[in-house]
Amino acid sequence: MESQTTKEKIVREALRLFSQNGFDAVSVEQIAAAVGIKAPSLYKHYKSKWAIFDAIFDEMQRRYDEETKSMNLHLSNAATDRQMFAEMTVDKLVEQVKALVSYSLHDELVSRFRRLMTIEQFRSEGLAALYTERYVMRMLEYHEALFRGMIQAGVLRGGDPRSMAWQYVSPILIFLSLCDRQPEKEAEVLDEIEKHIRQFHKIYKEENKK
Amino acid sequence: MESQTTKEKIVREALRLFSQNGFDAVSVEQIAAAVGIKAPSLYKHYKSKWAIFDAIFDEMQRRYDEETKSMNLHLSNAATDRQMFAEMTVDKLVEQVKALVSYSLHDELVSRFRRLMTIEQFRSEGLAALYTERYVMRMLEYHEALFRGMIQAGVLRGGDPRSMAWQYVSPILIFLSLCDRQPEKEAEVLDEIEKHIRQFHKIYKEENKK
DNA sequence: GTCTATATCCAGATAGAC
DNA sequence: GTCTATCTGGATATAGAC
Repeated sequence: MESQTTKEKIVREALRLFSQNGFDAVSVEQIAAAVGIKAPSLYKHYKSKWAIFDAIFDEMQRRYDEETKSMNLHLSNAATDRQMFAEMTVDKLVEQVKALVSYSLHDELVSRFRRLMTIEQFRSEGLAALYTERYVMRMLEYHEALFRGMIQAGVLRGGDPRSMAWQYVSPILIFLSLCDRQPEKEAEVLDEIEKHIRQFHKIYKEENKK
Repeated sequence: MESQTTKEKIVREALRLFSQNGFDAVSVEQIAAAVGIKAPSLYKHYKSKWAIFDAIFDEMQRRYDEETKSMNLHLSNAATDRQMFAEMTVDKLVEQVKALVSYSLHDELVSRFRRLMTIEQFRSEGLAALYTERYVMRMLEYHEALFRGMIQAGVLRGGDPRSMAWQYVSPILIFLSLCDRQPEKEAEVLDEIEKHIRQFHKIYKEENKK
Protein backbone atom coordinates (compact mmCIF):
# COMPACT_ATOMS: atom_id res chain seq x y z
CA MET A 1 0.00 0.00 0.00
CA GLU A 2 1.67 3.18 -1.19
CA SER A 3 1.20 6.26 0.97
CA GLN A 4 -1.25 8.97 -0.02
CA THR A 5 -0.28 12.12 -1.81
CA THR A 6 -1.31 15.43 -0.25
CA LYS A 7 -3.94 15.82 -2.93
CA GLU A 8 -5.48 12.48 -1.95
CA LYS A 9 -5.27 13.32 1.74
CA ILE A 10 -7.20 16.53 1.12
CA VAL A 11 -10.07 14.64 -0.50
CA ARG A 12 -10.08 12.08 2.26
CA GLU A 13 -10.09 14.56 5.13
CA ALA A 14 -12.57 16.85 3.41
CA LEU A 15 -14.98 13.94 3.00
CA ARG A 16 -14.55 13.04 6.66
CA LEU A 17 -15.36 16.59 7.76
CA PHE A 18 -18.13 17.28 5.23
CA SER A 19 -19.91 14.07 6.23
CA GLN A 20 -20.38 15.34 9.79
CA ASN A 21 -22.32 18.57 9.30
CA GLY A 22 -22.21 19.29 5.60
CA PHE A 23 -20.22 21.40 3.19
CA ASP A 24 -21.04 24.82 4.68
CA ALA A 25 -20.10 23.90 8.22
CA VAL A 26 -16.51 23.06 7.32
CA SER A 27 -13.85 25.70 6.66
CA VAL A 28 -10.87 25.28 4.36
CA GLU A 29 -8.71 25.93 7.35
CA GLN A 30 -10.18 22.89 9.12
CA ILE A 31 -9.49 20.72 6.10
CA ALA A 32 -5.95 22.01 5.82
CA ALA A 33 -5.32 21.46 9.53
CA ALA A 34 -6.57 17.86 9.24
CA VAL A 35 -4.15 17.29 6.38
CA GLY A 36 -1.32 18.94 8.28
CA ILE A 37 -0.78 22.04 6.18
CA LYS A 38 -1.97 25.66 6.21
CA ALA A 39 -5.04 26.77 4.34
CA PRO A 40 -3.27 28.72 1.57
CA SER A 41 -1.17 25.68 0.67
CA LEU A 42 -4.33 23.81 -0.10
CA TYR A 43 -5.01 26.14 -3.01
CA LYS A 44 -1.96 24.76 -4.82
CA HIS A 45 -3.88 21.46 -5.09
CA TYR A 46 -7.45 22.66 -5.64
CA LYS A 47 -8.50 26.00 -6.95
CA SER A 48 -11.47 26.40 -4.58
CA LYS A 49 -13.42 24.76 -1.79
CA TRP A 50 -16.03 23.64 -4.30
CA ALA A 51 -13.31 22.01 -6.40
CA ILE A 52 -12.58 19.76 -3.42
CA PHE A 53 -16.25 18.88 -3.19
CA ASP A 54 -16.25 18.01 -6.89
CA ALA A 55 -13.11 15.92 -6.51
CA ILE A 56 -14.84 13.83 -3.83
CA PHE A 57 -17.63 13.12 -6.27
CA ASP A 58 -15.26 12.27 -9.11
CA GLU A 59 -13.43 9.77 -6.93
CA MET A 60 -16.65 8.15 -5.66
CA GLN A 61 -18.08 8.02 -9.18
CA ARG A 62 -15.01 6.07 -10.27
CA ARG A 63 -15.56 3.50 -7.52
CA TYR A 64 -19.28 3.33 -8.22
CA ASP A 65 -18.72 2.56 -11.90
CA GLU A 66 -16.36 -0.27 -10.98
CA GLU A 67 -18.85 -1.81 -8.55
CA THR A 68 -21.72 -1.52 -10.99
CA LYS A 69 -19.67 -3.26 -13.63
CA SER A 70 -18.97 -6.24 -11.39
CA MET A 71 -22.59 -6.38 -10.19
CA ASN A 72 -23.89 -6.50 -13.74
CA LEU A 73 -21.33 -9.17 -14.53
CA HIS A 74 -22.50 -11.19 -11.55
CA LEU A 75 -26.16 -11.01 -12.52
CA SER A 76 -25.68 -11.73 -16.20
CA ASN A 77 -23.52 -14.72 -15.32
CA ALA A 78 -26.29 -15.91 -13.03
CA ALA A 79 -28.87 -15.45 -15.75
CA THR A 80 -27.11 -17.98 -17.95
CA ASP A 81 -26.56 -20.29 -14.99
CA ARG A 82 -29.96 -21.23 -13.60
CA GLN A 83 -28.25 -23.40 -11.02
CA MET A 84 -27.01 -20.30 -9.16
CA PHE A 85 -30.57 -19.04 -8.64
CA ALA A 86 -31.76 -22.48 -7.57
CA GLU A 87 -29.07 -22.63 -4.90
CA MET A 88 -29.98 -19.22 -3.44
CA THR A 89 -31.17 -20.30 -0.01
CA VAL A 90 -32.30 -18.10 2.85
CA ASP A 91 -28.93 -18.57 4.53
CA LYS A 92 -27.20 -17.30 1.41
CA LEU A 93 -29.49 -14.25 1.39
CA VAL A 94 -28.74 -13.54 5.04
CA GLU A 95 -25.04 -13.92 4.41
CA GLN A 96 -25.23 -11.65 1.36
CA VAL A 97 -27.07 -8.91 3.26
CA LYS A 98 -24.77 -9.09 6.25
CA ALA A 99 -21.76 -8.70 3.95
CA LEU A 100 -23.37 -5.79 2.13
CA VAL A 101 -24.50 -4.00 5.29
CA SER A 102 -21.23 -4.54 7.05
CA TYR A 103 -19.30 -3.19 4.08
CA SER A 104 -21.64 -0.23 3.68
CA LEU A 105 -21.47 0.70 7.34
CA HIS A 106 -17.79 0.19 8.04
CA ASP A 107 -16.05 1.12 4.82
CA GLU A 108 -14.79 4.58 5.64
CA LEU A 109 -15.32 6.14 2.24
CA VAL A 110 -18.62 4.43 1.44
CA SER A 111 -20.33 5.30 4.71
CA ARG A 112 -19.01 8.85 4.85
CA PHE A 113 -20.00 9.54 1.29
CA ARG A 114 -23.50 8.23 1.91
CA ARG A 115 -23.85 10.56 4.87
CA LEU A 116 -22.61 13.46 2.77
CA MET A 117 -25.12 12.62 0.05
CA THR A 118 -27.87 12.46 2.64
CA ILE A 119 -27.00 15.93 3.88
CA GLU A 120 -26.52 17.52 0.47
CA GLN A 121 -29.18 15.72 -1.58
CA PHE A 122 -31.50 18.74 -1.80
CA ARG A 123 -28.92 21.13 -3.19
CA SER A 124 -29.56 20.34 -6.84
CA GLU A 125 -31.64 18.08 -9.03
CA GLY A 126 -28.45 16.37 -10.10
CA LEU A 127 -27.56 15.38 -6.55
CA ALA A 128 -31.13 14.24 -5.92
CA ALA A 129 -31.10 12.00 -8.99
CA LEU A 130 -27.67 10.65 -8.06
CA TYR A 131 -28.90 9.74 -4.58
CA THR A 132 -31.95 7.90 -5.88
CA GLU A 133 -29.94 6.05 -8.49
CA ARG A 134 -27.16 4.95 -6.17
CA TYR A 135 -28.93 4.27 -2.91
CA VAL A 136 -32.37 3.11 -4.02
CA MET A 137 -32.78 2.08 -7.63
CA ARG A 138 -29.58 0.10 -8.01
CA MET A 139 -30.38 -2.14 -5.07
CA LEU A 140 -34.02 -2.39 -6.08
CA GLU A 141 -33.26 -3.40 -9.63
CA TYR A 142 -30.55 -5.85 -8.63
CA HIS A 143 -32.94 -7.71 -6.36
CA GLU A 144 -35.78 -7.50 -8.83
CA ALA A 145 -33.58 -9.38 -11.31
CA LEU A 146 -32.46 -11.79 -8.60
CA PHE A 147 -35.99 -12.64 -7.51
CA ARG A 148 -37.17 -12.97 -11.11
CA GLY A 149 -34.44 -15.56 -11.61
CA MET A 150 -35.36 -17.34 -8.39
CA ILE A 151 -39.02 -17.49 -9.41
CA GLN A 152 -38.09 -18.94 -12.79
CA ALA A 153 -35.81 -21.43 -11.08
CA GLY A 154 -38.73 -22.48 -8.87
CA VAL A 155 -37.16 -21.35 -5.59
CA LEU A 156 -39.69 -18.58 -4.89
CA ARG A 157 -43.35 -18.65 -5.60
CA GLY A 158 -44.66 -16.48 -8.40
CA GLY A 159 -45.47 -12.84 -7.82
CA ASP A 160 -44.44 -9.40 -8.95
CA PRO A 161 -40.65 -9.41 -8.56
CA ARG A 162 -40.60 -5.63 -8.33
CA SER A 163 -42.97 -5.43 -5.35
CA MET A 164 -41.04 -8.26 -3.78
CA ALA A 165 -37.82 -6.32 -4.29
CA TRP A 166 -39.34 -3.21 -2.64
CA GLN A 167 -40.41 -5.28 0.36
CA TYR A 168 -37.02 -6.93 0.63
CA VAL A 169 -34.79 -3.93 -0.03
CA SER A 170 -36.59 -1.10 1.78
CA PRO A 171 -36.12 -2.38 5.32
CA ILE A 172 -32.43 -2.81 4.57
CA LEU A 173 -32.16 0.77 3.33
CA ILE A 174 -34.01 2.04 6.40
CA PHE A 175 -31.65 0.01 8.55
CA LEU A 176 -28.61 1.56 6.88
CA SER A 177 -29.89 5.09 7.37
CA LEU A 178 -30.73 4.27 10.97
CA CYS A 179 -27.18 3.09 11.66
CA ASP A 180 -25.71 6.10 9.88
CA ARG A 181 -27.60 8.21 12.38
CA GLN A 182 -27.18 6.02 15.45
CA PRO A 183 -24.25 3.63 15.06
CA GLU A 184 -24.81 2.36 18.60
CA LYS A 185 -27.99 0.64 17.40
CA GLU A 186 -26.18 -1.58 14.90
CA ALA A 187 -26.41 -4.89 16.77
CA GLU A 188 -30.02 -4.36 17.78
CA VAL A 189 -31.29 -3.56 14.31
CA LEU A 190 -29.07 -6.11 12.59
CA ASP A 191 -31.05 -8.64 14.53
CA GLU A 192 -34.31 -7.22 13.21
CA ILE A 193 -32.94 -7.38 9.70
CA GLU A 194 -32.08 -11.06 9.94
CA LYS A 195 -35.62 -11.68 11.18
CA HIS A 196 -36.90 -9.65 8.24
CA ILE A 197 -35.03 -11.72 5.69
CA ARG A 198 -36.11 -15.01 7.23
CA GLN A 199 -39.69 -13.78 7.38
CA PHE A 200 -39.47 -12.65 3.76
CA HIS A 201 -38.12 -15.99 2.65
CA LYS A 202 -40.64 -17.96 4.69
CA ILE A 203 -43.47 -16.02 3.08
CA TYR A 204 -42.21 -16.34 -0.47
CA LYS A 205 -40.54 -19.71 -0.60
CA GLU A 206 -42.14 -22.17 -2.99
CA GLU A 207 -43.27 -24.67 -0.31
CA ASN A 208 -45.68 -22.10 1.14
CA LYS A 209 -47.57 -21.74 -2.10
CA LYS A 210 -51.26 -22.03 -1.41
CA MET B 1 -58.06 32.36 10.15
CA GLU B 2 -56.23 35.12 12.01
CA SER B 3 -53.15 36.54 10.32
CA GLN B 4 -49.66 35.60 11.49
CA THR B 5 -47.61 37.69 13.82
CA THR B 6 -44.12 38.70 12.70
CA LYS B 7 -42.71 36.20 15.17
CA GLU B 8 -44.69 33.39 13.54
CA LYS B 9 -43.75 34.57 10.05
CA ILE B 10 -40.07 34.39 10.96
CA VAL B 11 -40.38 30.76 12.02
CA ARG B 12 -42.35 29.91 8.91
CA GLU B 13 -39.95 31.58 6.46
CA ALA B 14 -36.88 30.31 8.28
CA LEU B 15 -38.19 26.76 8.02
CA ARG B 16 -38.86 27.24 4.32
CA LEU B 17 -35.32 28.47 3.71
CA PHE B 18 -33.54 26.03 6.05
CA SER B 19 -35.30 23.09 4.41
CA GLN B 20 -33.68 23.87 1.07
CA ASN B 21 -29.97 23.71 1.84
CA GLY B 22 -29.72 23.59 5.61
CA PHE B 23 -29.12 25.96 8.48
CA ASP B 24 -25.67 27.16 7.46
CA ALA B 25 -26.63 28.06 3.92
CA VAL B 26 -29.24 30.59 5.01
CA SER B 27 -28.35 34.06 6.30
CA VAL B 28 -30.36 36.04 8.82
CA GLU B 29 -30.72 38.70 6.16
CA GLN B 30 -32.42 36.21 3.81
CA ILE B 31 -34.90 35.26 6.51
CA ALA B 32 -35.60 38.89 7.32
CA ALA B 33 -36.07 39.74 3.63
CA ALA B 34 -38.54 36.86 3.24
CA VAL B 35 -40.52 38.21 6.20
CA GLY B 36 -40.35 41.75 4.84
CA ILE B 37 -38.16 43.39 7.46
CA LYS B 38 -34.46 44.16 7.88
CA ALA B 39 -32.10 41.79 9.62
CA PRO B 40 -31.58 43.83 12.83
CA SER B 41 -35.36 43.99 13.40
CA LEU B 42 -35.41 40.26 13.57
CA TYR B 43 -33.33 40.34 16.74
CA LYS B 44 -36.22 42.00 18.56
CA HIS B 45 -38.09 38.69 18.16
CA TYR B 46 -35.29 36.13 18.54
CA LYS B 47 -31.99 36.68 20.25
CA SER B 48 -29.94 34.70 17.70
CA LYS B 49 -30.13 32.65 14.52
CA TRP B 50 -29.99 29.48 16.59
CA ALA B 51 -32.93 30.67 18.65
CA ILE B 52 -34.99 30.69 15.44
CA PHE B 53 -33.86 27.13 14.74
CA ASP B 54 -34.91 26.12 18.25
CA ALA B 55 -38.27 27.85 17.85
CA ILE B 56 -38.95 25.76 14.75
CA PHE B 57 -38.34 22.64 16.80
CA ASP B 58 -40.52 23.79 19.68
CA GLU B 59 -43.41 24.48 17.33
CA MET B 60 -43.06 21.14 15.55
CA GLN B 61 -42.73 19.31 18.86
CA ARG B 62 -46.06 20.80 19.91
CA ARG B 63 -47.76 19.49 16.77
CA TYR B 64 -46.06 16.12 17.11
CA ASP B 65 -47.32 15.67 20.66
CA GLU B 66 -50.87 16.44 19.54
CA GLU B 67 -50.71 13.93 16.69
CA THR B 68 -49.20 11.23 18.88
CA LYS B 69 -51.97 11.73 21.41
CA SER B 70 -54.69 11.21 18.79
CA MET B 71 -52.86 8.22 17.29
CA ASN B 72 -52.62 6.51 20.65
CA LEU B 73 -56.26 7.28 21.27
CA HIS B 74 -57.15 5.73 17.93
CA LEU B 75 -55.22 2.54 18.59
CA SER B 76 -56.39 2.03 22.16
CA ASN B 77 -59.98 2.54 21.03
CA ALA B 78 -59.40 -0.07 18.36
CA ALA B 79 -57.94 -2.48 20.90
CA THR B 80 -61.20 -2.54 22.82
CA ASP B 81 -63.17 -2.74 19.59
CA ARG B 82 -62.15 -5.90 17.81
CA GLN B 83 -64.63 -5.12 15.08
CA MET B 84 -62.45 -2.26 13.83
CA PHE B 85 -59.53 -4.60 13.19
CA ALA B 86 -61.78 -7.16 11.55
CA GLU B 87 -63.04 -4.56 9.09
CA MET B 88 -59.53 -3.43 8.09
CA THR B 89 -59.55 -4.47 4.44
CA VAL B 90 -56.87 -3.93 1.84
CA ASP B 91 -58.82 -1.02 0.41
CA LYS B 92 -58.86 0.64 3.80
CA LEU B 93 -55.10 0.15 4.11
CA VAL B 94 -54.57 1.69 0.68
CA GLU B 95 -56.82 4.59 1.56
CA GLN B 96 -55.04 5.09 4.88
CA VAL B 97 -51.60 5.14 3.27
CA LYS B 98 -52.68 7.47 0.49
CA ALA B 99 -54.06 9.91 3.05
CA LEU B 100 -50.90 9.69 5.15
CA VAL B 101 -48.52 10.06 2.22
CA SER B 102 -50.50 12.88 0.68
CA TYR B 103 -50.57 14.75 3.97
CA SER B 104 -46.89 14.15 4.63
CA LEU B 105 -45.87 15.30 1.17
CA HIS B 106 -48.11 18.30 0.72
CA ASP B 107 -48.48 19.78 4.17
CA GLU B 108 -46.08 22.67 4.03
CA LEU B 109 -44.76 22.48 7.56
CA VAL B 110 -44.62 18.71 7.78
CA SER B 111 -42.73 18.17 4.54
CA ARG B 112 -40.33 21.06 5.07
CA PHE B 113 -39.56 20.00 8.60
CA ARG B 114 -38.86 16.45 7.47
CA ARG B 115 -36.42 17.76 4.88
CA LEU B 116 -34.75 19.94 7.49
CA MET B 117 -34.42 16.95 9.81
CA THR B 118 -32.94 14.91 7.00
CA ILE B 119 -30.30 17.57 6.38
CA GLU B 120 -29.47 18.25 10.02
CA GLN B 121 -29.86 14.77 11.54
CA PHE B 122 -26.10 14.22 12.02
CA ARG B 123 -25.50 17.41 13.97
CA SER B 124 -26.15 15.92 17.39
CA GLU B 125 -27.22 12.69 19.03
CA GLY B 126 -30.40 14.41 20.11
CA LEU B 127 -31.39 15.23 16.54
CA ALA B 128 -30.50 11.72 15.43
CA ALA B 129 -32.69 10.17 18.13
CA LEU B 130 -35.52 12.57 17.29
CA TYR B 131 -35.37 11.60 13.63
CA THR B 132 -35.49 7.88 14.38
CA GLU B 133 -38.33 8.28 16.84
CA ARG B 134 -40.49 10.48 14.62
CA TYR B 135 -39.89 9.12 11.16
CA VAL B 136 -39.21 5.45 11.79
CA MET B 137 -40.21 4.04 15.16
CA ARG B 138 -43.57 5.75 15.52
CA MET B 139 -44.83 4.42 12.22
CA LEU B 140 -43.29 1.01 12.84
CA GLU B 141 -44.83 0.64 16.26
CA TYR B 142 -48.22 1.91 15.16
CA HIS B 143 -48.42 -0.72 12.43
CA GLU B 144 -47.00 -3.41 14.64
CA ALA B 145 -49.94 -2.84 16.99
CA LEU B 146 -52.34 -2.64 14.05
CA PHE B 147 -51.17 -5.93 12.56
CA ARG B 148 -51.17 -7.65 15.94
CA GLY B 149 -54.81 -6.66 16.29
CA MET B 150 -55.61 -7.85 12.78
CA ILE B 151 -53.96 -11.20 13.44
CA GLN B 152 -55.96 -11.64 16.63
CA ALA B 153 -59.11 -10.64 14.77
CA GLY B 154 -58.34 -13.32 12.20
CA VAL B 155 -57.88 -10.92 9.28
CA LEU B 156 -54.18 -11.63 8.78
CA ARG B 157 -52.44 -14.93 9.13
CA GLY B 158 -50.15 -15.41 12.09
CA GLY B 159 -46.57 -14.22 11.97
CA ASP B 160 -44.24 -11.81 13.71
CA PRO B 161 -46.14 -8.50 13.67
CA ARG B 162 -42.92 -6.55 13.99
CA SER B 163 -41.27 -8.03 10.90
CA MET B 164 -44.54 -7.54 9.09
CA ALA B 165 -44.55 -3.91 10.16
CA TRP B 166 -40.99 -3.43 8.87
CA GLN B 167 -41.98 -4.92 5.52
CA TYR B 168 -45.06 -2.78 5.30
CA VAL B 169 -43.68 0.50 6.59
CA SER B 170 -40.18 0.64 5.08
CA PRO B 171 -41.23 0.93 1.43
CA ILE B 172 -43.53 3.79 2.42
CA LEU B 173 -40.70 5.59 4.20
CA ILE B 174 -38.41 5.08 1.22
CA PHE B 175 -41.14 6.41 -1.01
CA LEU B 176 -41.52 9.54 1.12
CA SER B 177 -37.81 10.27 1.07
CA LEU B 178 -37.78 9.68 -2.67
CA CYS B 179 -40.53 12.24 -3.21
CA ASP B 180 -38.86 14.73 -0.87
CA ARG B 181 -35.87 14.53 -3.19
CA GLN B 182 -37.69 14.26 -6.50
CA PRO B 183 -41.28 15.53 -6.23
CA GLU B 184 -41.76 14.95 -9.95
CA LYS B 185 -41.71 11.21 -9.30
CA GLU B 186 -44.76 11.28 -7.03
CA ALA B 187 -47.31 9.75 -9.41
CA GLU B 188 -44.94 7.07 -10.61
CA VAL B 189 -43.91 5.88 -7.18
CA LEU B 190 -47.38 6.24 -5.67
CA ASP B 191 -48.36 3.59 -8.15
CA GLU B 192 -45.62 1.29 -6.90
CA ILE B 193 -46.75 1.86 -3.36
CA GLU B 194 -50.31 0.82 -4.06
CA LYS B 195 -48.94 -2.33 -5.69
CA HIS B 196 -46.79 -2.87 -2.61
CA ILE B 197 -49.76 -2.69 -0.23
CA ARG B 198 -51.89 -5.00 -2.33
CA GLN B 199 -49.01 -7.45 -2.61
CA PHE B 200 -48.46 -7.24 1.15
CA HIS B 201 -52.11 -7.90 1.86
CA LYS B 202 -52.33 -10.71 -0.66
CA ILE B 203 -49.39 -12.42 0.98
CA TYR B 204 -50.62 -12.04 4.53
CA LYS B 205 -54.37 -12.27 4.30
CA GLU B 206 -55.88 -15.21 6.13
CA GLU B 207 -57.22 -17.02 3.03
CA ASN B 208 -53.66 -17.58 1.77
CA LYS B 209 -52.66 -19.53 4.83
CA LYS B 210 -51.06 -22.76 3.73
C1' DG C 1 4.59 23.15 -2.31
C1' DT C 2 4.80 25.31 1.84
C1' DC C 3 4.71 29.32 4.42
C1' DT C 4 3.28 34.45 6.31
C1' DA C 5 0.84 38.38 5.38
C1' DT C 6 -3.02 40.29 3.61
C1' DA C 7 -6.99 41.50 0.65
C1' DT C 8 -11.80 41.17 0.39
C1' DC C 9 -16.07 40.04 1.66
C1' DC C 10 -19.95 38.88 4.24
C1' DA C 11 -21.91 36.85 8.20
C1' DG C 12 -24.11 37.41 12.92
C1' DA C 13 -25.04 40.65 16.11
C1' DT C 14 -25.39 45.42 18.63
C1' DA C 15 -26.28 50.63 19.30
C1' DG C 16 -29.23 53.96 19.27
C1' DA C 17 -32.50 57.15 16.64
C1' DC C 18 -37.37 57.27 15.49
C1' DG D 1 -40.74 47.24 16.38
C1' DT D 2 -38.50 49.10 12.69
C1' DC D 3 -34.83 51.39 10.79
C1' DT D 4 -29.54 52.96 9.54
C1' DA D 5 -25.01 52.66 10.84
C1' DT D 6 -21.61 49.99 12.70
C1' DC D 7 -18.76 46.51 15.16
C1' DT D 8 -16.42 42.24 15.08
C1' DG D 9 -15.10 37.90 13.67
C1' DG D 10 -14.25 34.52 10.47
C1' DA D 11 -14.50 32.94 5.84
C1' DT D 12 -12.49 32.24 0.94
C1' DA D 13 -8.93 33.33 -1.64
C1' DT D 14 -4.47 35.76 -3.38
C1' DA D 15 0.48 37.66 -3.31
C1' DG D 16 4.80 36.76 -2.97
C1' DA D 17 8.95 35.06 -0.19
C1' DC D 18 11.45 30.72 0.59
